[in-house]
This record gives sequence, C-alpha cells and structure tokens, in this order.
Amino acid sequence: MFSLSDAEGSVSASELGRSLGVSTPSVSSMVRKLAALDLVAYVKYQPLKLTASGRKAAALVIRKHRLTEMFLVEKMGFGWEEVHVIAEQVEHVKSPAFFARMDKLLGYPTVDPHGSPIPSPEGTITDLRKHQKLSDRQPGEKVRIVGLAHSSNDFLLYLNERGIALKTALTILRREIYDGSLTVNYDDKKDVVLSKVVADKLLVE
Amino acid sequence: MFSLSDAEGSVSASELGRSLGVSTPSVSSMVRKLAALDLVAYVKYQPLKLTASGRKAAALVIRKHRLTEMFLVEKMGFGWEEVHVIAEQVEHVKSPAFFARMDKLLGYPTVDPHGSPIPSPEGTITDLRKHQKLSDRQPGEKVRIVGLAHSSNDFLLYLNERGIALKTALTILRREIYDGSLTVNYDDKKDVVLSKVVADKLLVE
DNA sequence: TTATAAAGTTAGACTAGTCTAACTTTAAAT
DNA sequence: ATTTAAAGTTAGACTAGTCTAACTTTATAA
Repeated sequence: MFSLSDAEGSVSASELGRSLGVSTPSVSSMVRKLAALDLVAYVKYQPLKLTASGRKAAALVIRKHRLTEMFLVEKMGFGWEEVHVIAEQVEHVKSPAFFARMDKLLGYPTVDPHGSPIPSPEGTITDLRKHQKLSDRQPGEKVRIVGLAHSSNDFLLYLNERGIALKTALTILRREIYDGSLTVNYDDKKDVVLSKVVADKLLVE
Repeated sequence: MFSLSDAEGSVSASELGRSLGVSTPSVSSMVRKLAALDLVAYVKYQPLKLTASGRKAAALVIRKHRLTEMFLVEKMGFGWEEVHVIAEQVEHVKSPAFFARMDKLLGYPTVDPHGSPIPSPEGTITDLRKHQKLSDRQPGEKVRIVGLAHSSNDFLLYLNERGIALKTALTILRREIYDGSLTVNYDDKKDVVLSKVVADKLLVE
C-alpha cells in the first residue's frame, strides 16, 4: 500500500490486488483486518489509505529492506540490480539487533544503493521529491546523480551497461526539442544519448 | 526431525510434536505429506525416519543455518550465544546466491561458531562423534576445545562467564572419582572446576 | 438527471493446517 | 499369553485465507 499510494496517499483495492496477485475480495477482507489493527483507514467503497501508524509500520519494513540492500552492496559485494529480491526475503527477519548491527556497520547510511531514503528507526521517511529530474536541467549544466525515480531490474541493467551509477557526474551537452532526449558526457564517455524516459528517472543535484 | 533423530535415525511422533509445539494428529498429517514428497519413510504406527532425500534437504537447511551463524559471529560481531535465534529466521531466505556469498566471504568454513560441522553444498554432513568428550580424558592431558555436544543458551552463557570458547586449550589437573568433576587450567585461569555435566558437553582433541 | 460502466462488497465454497475426542495398534509387564 | 498403558491414527470441527459469482455503490457521461 505504501509504495502504491498516490499523492493523496490513496490506493484502489483493484490496483493493490493486481500488485499482490490476489483478487479484490481478498483485498477487501485483508484490509478490514488491517483496519481493526488501526493500520488502514477504511471507508466502504472509498480508496484505501494507511493511518499514521500504518505508515509508520510500512516505513519500518522499508527501513529493513533498504538497510539490507545497502548491506548486500557495501558489505557483501552484490550489484545494485541483484539486491531487491534478496532484501525482500531478508526484510522479514524479526530481530531488531540484526538490522541495528547492519546500520552500525554501514555507518548509519541515509540512502540505499538506488539513492532511495532509508527511513529513520522511528519510522520517519524523508521525501525524495526535493531532488530534480535530469530531464529538467539545462544544456551546459554539470550535475551529479543522487537517486532513481524507479529502479526496475531492466533500468538498472541499462545503467550498468552504460557505466552510470549513483554519484556519476554528468555534463549536459544538448537537448533535442523533438523527443526531449539529452546528450551528455560523463567519466570517459562522450556524447552519450539518454532518452527522455531515462532522463525522467535519473534524479540529480 | 533431523536434529531429534536417535542413533537409528528415528523420532517418535509425540516427541516431534512436543518439539514443534503441535499435536500428534498434526504431526501425523504433515508427515504423510512429507512421505508423498519422498522426504519421510512412513510406516503406520512406526517411528518416523527421513529418507535419503529428506536427510539431504535437512542438511541443506542446516547448512544455511550454520553459515549464517558463522557470518553473524565473524562478519557482524555477534556473540555465539546470540546467533541461533537470528539464524533461525535468516535460514528461511531462498536466494542461494546470498548463502554462497556468505560462504565465500567466510573462506568456506567447515564448522559453525559452536564447532558443529557445516554440511557441504551437496548435503553431506560430517559426523561430530569422532570427537571425544572432555570427560573421557585423563588428568595430565592437554586438550583443545573443538566443539559442543549441545549448545543451549544457558550453556553458552555459562562458558562465556568462564572465558571458555572454541580453541581454548585446557590442562586437566584432577578428576574427582565421586562426581566425575574435573579441575582444569586454561589461559590465565587456575584450578577451575567443571562438573561432569559440563565436561560431557565439551568436545576436545 | 438519469443511465451505465467500473470498482467494491457480500455470500458462499474450497483448501490447508490446526485442534479434540474417539478409536486402533504396539509393546511392556504380569 | 494376556492385559494394559502408551503411542499413533482417524474422524470431524474450526480458522484463516483464498476464490468465483452475484450484488451494491460510485462516479462518469449522455
């Protein structure tokens, strides 16, 4: 629910069911159990919303997920495209000490390997929207990649092939009016063309 | 089943149920499902036994458990008394790559932090019974601790308090005929008395 | 303003896993 | 060899979670 929520924090039952691989009646029945636990604000026939404590619970799971991803990359040598599926399993571990130790060994990181913020132990999550899209920057500017708006496997592999990662410094050379694609330089690469679709998903500062 | 098996590789349904916190009818019904998967050799009213493939499946779970325990101690700084409960959760992670990476980072260890053997990736498990108990050794002998016959939390804390760990070298000074207790020296400790109960559980070479 | 399509809910069936109570088998003891 | 207590199994009920089909509500659009 947390990750599917729109700007108002709402999800439709059907969208949730689709994403969970479950029918809408199943969503209905589960959501009412979550409402009984005060995790979901449930109003019949209305879009679903998490309560404050639901959002906190979600943030704490996301915290475990992202700490794990960071640990897998930094301490175990996995690639950023490999860690999501592993972390989805490890995040179910109950032991707070386990994640506290990861946090400490990592030096209390604030973002995961894809640049997404790691919620605090209290369940506070900083908003990523303060970052700007690469596609909004102008030719001539020099920017640094600090996050990804989405991080599907295909996208991560696309970036790997081009040697683009967090902290890569890009110089914007040109923008095509027609399709919004950008031509950029970075590291030892010259005149690399990135489509608008890609530039929209690269967050920079 | 694997860990409760006696010398003949058998467990009673009631013992299994007790250890799992489940009634005997539940054991019955699960065991028949495992028999359908050829993991358990099931004969009505007879003690339960794993099949060869059941033993292999069990060994592979134990492998994940013990690799995790070793990783928690060696790479994450946990104490040997803390790792069992965490590893019980982490062992459920599916990703073979995750455990393969632990194995590699640990340098392919053969025993866990309690001296118990780590099964091979093929599911072969070496027998610990080749080790001798401390209680079978004679006064005057010098021995090294290489394993524990059991590793309950209480026992591990008992050993922590006395500074006894794997690889501790002991000199046996005296054995009491009456209760079988041993007096030993090790490190900078002198004349430490270990009861027969303790000496039975310390495996040495 | 009403009709209608899309979304959500209720009803009822099914499965997996658990339980207790009643019954059967095994094996230990007279 | 027979009795009997312990262990195991079967029967049947219950819960949680899922589904499809039928029904209700919402909101869009004529």
